[in-house]
Order: sequence, then structure tokens, then C-alpha cells
Amino acid sequence: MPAPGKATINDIARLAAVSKKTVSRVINNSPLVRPDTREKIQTLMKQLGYAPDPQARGLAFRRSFLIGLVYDNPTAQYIVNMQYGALDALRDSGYELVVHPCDSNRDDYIDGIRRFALQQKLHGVILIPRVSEDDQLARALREIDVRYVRIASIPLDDPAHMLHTQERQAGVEAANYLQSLGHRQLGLITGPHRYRSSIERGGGFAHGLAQRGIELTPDYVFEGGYTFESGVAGAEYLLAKSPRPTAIFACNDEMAAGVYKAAMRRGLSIPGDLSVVGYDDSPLATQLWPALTTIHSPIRDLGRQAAQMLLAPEHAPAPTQPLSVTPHLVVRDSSQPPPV
Amino acid sequence: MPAPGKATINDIARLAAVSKKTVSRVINNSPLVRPDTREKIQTLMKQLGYAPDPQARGLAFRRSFLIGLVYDNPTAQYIVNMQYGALDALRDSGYELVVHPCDSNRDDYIDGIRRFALQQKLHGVILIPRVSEDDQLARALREIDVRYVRIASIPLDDPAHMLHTQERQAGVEAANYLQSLGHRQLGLITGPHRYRSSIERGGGFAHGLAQRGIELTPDYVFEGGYTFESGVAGAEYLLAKSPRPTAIFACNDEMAAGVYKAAMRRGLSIPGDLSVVGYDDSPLATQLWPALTTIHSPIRDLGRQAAQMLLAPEHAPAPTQPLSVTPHLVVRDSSQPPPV
DNA sequence: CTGAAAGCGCTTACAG
DNA sequence: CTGAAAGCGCTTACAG
Repeated sequence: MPAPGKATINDIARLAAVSKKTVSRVINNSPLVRPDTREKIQTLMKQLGYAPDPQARGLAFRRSFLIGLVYDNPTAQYIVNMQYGALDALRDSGYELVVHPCDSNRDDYIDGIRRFALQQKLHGVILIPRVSEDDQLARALREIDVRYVRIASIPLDDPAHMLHTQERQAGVEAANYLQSLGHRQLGLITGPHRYRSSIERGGGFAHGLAQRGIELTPDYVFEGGYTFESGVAGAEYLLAKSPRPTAIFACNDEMAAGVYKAAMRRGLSIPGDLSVVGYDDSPLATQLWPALTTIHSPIRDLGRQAAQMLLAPEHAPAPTQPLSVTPHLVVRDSSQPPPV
Repeated sequence: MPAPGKATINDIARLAAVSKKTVSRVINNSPLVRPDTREKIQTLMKQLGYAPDPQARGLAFRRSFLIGLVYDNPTAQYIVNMQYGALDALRDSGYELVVHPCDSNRDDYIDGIRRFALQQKLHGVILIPRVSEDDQLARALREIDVRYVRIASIPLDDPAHMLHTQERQAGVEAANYLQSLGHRQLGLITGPHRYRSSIERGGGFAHGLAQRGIELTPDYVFEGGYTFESGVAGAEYLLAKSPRPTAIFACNDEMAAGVYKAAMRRGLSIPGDLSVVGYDDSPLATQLWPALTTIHSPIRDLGRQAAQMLLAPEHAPAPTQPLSVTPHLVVRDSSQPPPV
């Protein structure tokens, strides 16, 4: 009797009086096993606490049971939620999650990911913005025949490889909300233009306003860097304008926190003098005072869906439309109608 | 000529006109290879972009090249920094990092980790508070002969398995600092008593004050839950006392943010009326206004050291004293001498 | 210092 | 529906 957790396919085969090939069939859910044989084997596996060795299986299969999570530099909360989501889907699947941050500013970064995928014979890879926006990376993965899912704010790839975050739509929602409160003089602090998400969030906001007949002139738009300091700078800029905006939409919460600082320094009260809406619903949002109205994206769901897509059977029917996930506005205490 | 990244030990052996055992010796840095043979083989490996297959190696070695990172529920920033640190040490080592969150409130959680370690034949495991504080888990890992490193605020294990965070010392430093500013009436918001870190941080603070002749009476100590809301509650409690404390030490930044909220609601200015010191130096610390004075711990260094310990040669001399890492106070804008 | 044989724990390809 | 043989890409144990 082998030690618990140490049994091999040979132990099971011997005890079940079948060949190891039959045990293998049970492991791999082959239909070509008589029901009673299958049951006998499954019982035995449970009794011995048997789990097939992923390395041996991987060696024979010529690929591993590892999913890679590849990202450049999102916020900590984003990464962690994504990991939790992916792990939700991988639980009890026999697959494990290997984290692989990278620096997409290095011109050999794709090579690093290729080597990673090749050497570990990854089953698949989840790509998060902004690396997910890189078509060259996607092509490199296709070339070496590694499955991948790209999480992005626009449909950049086949539906089978895409998870769409609908950030533009969320920008529209922020615009509609502020308009409905009665704001007419708005300010926008975007992220860097090289981030597709920034363009979508800000673009959606401007579009939403335009739909309701409010013009957002370019001098009320400030390009930030998704950082606290750039939020401060953006707010300094916008709050010095005349007429002063009564509401500011910042394309992430960190910049929104910067807006708080600039407003407080000027003695402006939030939301009395200025409404602020952020994006991300980071932990910060509820820890600021007043609590921040912001856009919540179901990041964990994204991670779960991405992992599920990678685990789907090889020839499962591909969706005709990219799967997507819908962010929504969370109203807290940083927004109200403009002062009269 | 095999495709790049697809060569095997057999290709190398054939092209070098040696046996694959000799190639294996080069891979494993055996000294039993003639220098010129070694060099010929190494050149060939580089030319073909050869990297040994970790699964095949693992199968033969009876253990994998995976390091597990096991944690319950620390903050996102902590997890991510720990991961970056561990990956710093693993880079180009052939080892990969597999993340494994768990729920230490479930009574079968140790079993889950055991199965994970056993099935993946992990090379080693990094344990973060609070799972690192669980002796039963450590024992379980020892029983199945899996290497582990425990990161904790007190030396719970052999030096070879410990990384000591010196949180008590940091608590003392916070006390000394506030005392030196002239504060005599202090308040303390601790974390939950079931967290060892909370006891050390708070205990160090009280001890530091006592050393300088300042008594911290129990009614000026509030047991929080490391959450924002508990920080608010703690501050509500402390600020209602008479005499009112002129400074509060919160055992993490999230609770310190809660103190901000409570103070602002009461119309107290920070740091004019109340000094606040936090712990963690989370992103929040610089995004609050005023920026928070807090304790910075080199989490990434911790992760790096932990991984290095796991990679150390099997019979490397163990340290006689646990390795440790020293946090330090970062003074920002939330602290100043008490009002006169 | 080097190598031929056997084996790690699985699966593939084939046969029945 | 089931199995014997060969192989995945490495290392161990042994021999020289």
C-alpha cells in the first residue's frame, strides 16, 4: 500500500487488476471504459488519494498544466483580483497559475514571454492590459501555438481570444450620471493616450456628454498618467479655468485622489463645490473622505472567464461575438448636483 | 536542426558527439566534465536556444521546479510586492512561482496545501502571515518533506525556515518618534489579537512609550480589525476620551485612513490637532491628504530573501540566527508636535 | 572524466 | 471495451 498522495498509476492498475492504459482512460474521461470498470477504478483512486502526476502527464502530453498570467504594471488590486478570479476557475482542475510580470518597454520583452511559454510548455496565457493590446505579442504566441486570451477595452482579436471590458460604455455612464445631476461645465482627466483603456474611458465620457448636448472642449481635458501626482496636476489645471468645472471625471481612482488633494488645498469642498467621479473602485475609493463615486469593473469575473476560456475543450465552438463584462457606476459621497 | 526552443538533450548530445549523460552533467553543473567538453556543449546549447525541459527533469528528480506562494488574505499591495520580490530571486533560475491563496478559517485548509505541495511536488513554499504563524501547517510540510520559509514577526521556527520582520522594533520606533515630537497623550489602534503582527506592532509601541516614561493605559488602546471601518470606530472611541489623545498610532494604513475620516468629521485637523502614524506604507499613504507618516517594510526584499533561501543548495550551512529585514519610519505630513 | 541501461509516471499508436 | 510496447526528456545507479 503506497503512502497517501504517493500512489502511481501502476498501483491503481495492479489493485484494480487492469492495465495502466485503462486507468489512464479513466483519468482522461475516455468513454471507452465499461461503467463498472470505471467505477472500480475511481473508488480505488479515491481510497488511495491518488492524483496523477502533472509532470508525467505533461511530459507525455507535450504540454504542461500551467496557465501563465502575463502583465506589465497594473495596480496591485487589479492583479490580485485577476489572480483570484483565474484561480476560481482553475480550482480542482489540476491546472495551476504561474505569474509572469514583464516590462513591455524593453524591446525584447516578447522574447522573454515566448521563452517562458515554450520552456514551461504552457497550456495557455492570460494577457492583461496593457500587454494585451500588443498585436505582436499575440502573433508570437500564435506562432508557437500557445493558447491565449486577451483582456482589452476594444475587440482586437478573434472572439475566441478576446474578453471585452466595455470601458467606453462605462465612460458614457459617468457622463450621463453627471449630466443628470445637472452639471454642464465638466472637466476630464484622462490616462496616457498610449493606453487604449484611457482612450475608451475618456472617449466614452466625451461621447456621452455630446449625446446629451454638452460639449467638452479640449481645454477642459487634461492628459494624466494614471498617477496620483498627475491627478493633482490635472485638477490644478482644471480648477484654475474660468468658468470652473463643477465636476471632474478622472479616468482612475488614483488620479481622483489627486483631485481631492488639489481641491482641498484650494479650500473647495467635495462634493459641495466640486463633484468627482473616478474609475476602478479601488480600495482607495471607500477610504477617501468623502467616499468616491466611481466605476466598478468585475475584475475577478474577468479572471474567471479568461481562465475558463483557456480550459475549454480544444474544439469547443468559438463564440461569434467576444465575451464581455460590464462595469457599472457606484454612487458614493463625492458627487451631487452643482452649487446654484 | 531542431526548431528554436525545441531542441532536446539528445540533439545536443548528438551534435556534440557525447552521451546525453555528459550533457546532463553540464546542465547540472557537475564538476566531472572536462572544461573543453563543457564549453563545446554550452556553446551548442546557446546556439540552439536549448533549455532543459523542466517537466522531464522534474519527473526524473521526483520534484518540480515550482515554488508555491501560500497566503490567506493580506493586502493586495503586500501580495504583489511579495510576488515581485520572489520573482526577482527566481529570474533565470529555471524556477517558477505558483500562487496559492487559501482560507485558513476552514479547518481542512492544511490538507489543501498538503495536496497542492504533494501533487505539484513543489520545490518549496513561501508562507506569509498569517498562515506563516500556524505551527500545524509547518509540521505538515515538514512531514511531507517540502521546504518552506515562514515570514513572521517573531522567530517561530529554526533559523533555516524563518524570515523575521522585526515589527516590534518598528512599533518602538513609532513611539520614540511621537514622544520626541512632544506627544504625551497617545492613542493606539491595534489589529486583531489573533494576528501576531498586531501584537508585535502594538506591543512595541507600548513598550517604546514605557521606556520613555509614558504610560499607555488600556483605555487608550482599541482593538481594531485592520479594516477602514474599524479605524473609524477606533478613532471615534479615542477622540471622545478626555483628555483627548494628541496622536494616534494605527497598526495599519487602512485603519489610519479611518482615523482621518473620524477626525475630519469632528472638525479636527491633521496634523494640527491630531498626529497620525500608520503602518505598511501602502499606496494609500501618499494618496491621502495630508500624506501619512507610516512604517515602511521592505516587502519585496522579504520575498526575494525567502525565495533565495528556498533555492539555496540542499546542505548549505544554515544561519544560526533568523535572517531579518528592518522596517523604518517614513515621516510625511500627518505628524507634528502637539498643539500647545 | 565518460557512457549504456534502466527508470521517473504518464500517454500515444497500434492491435485485438 | 482492453492491453502490450514504445516513447515523452530527463536523471540515477552503476560500470569503466
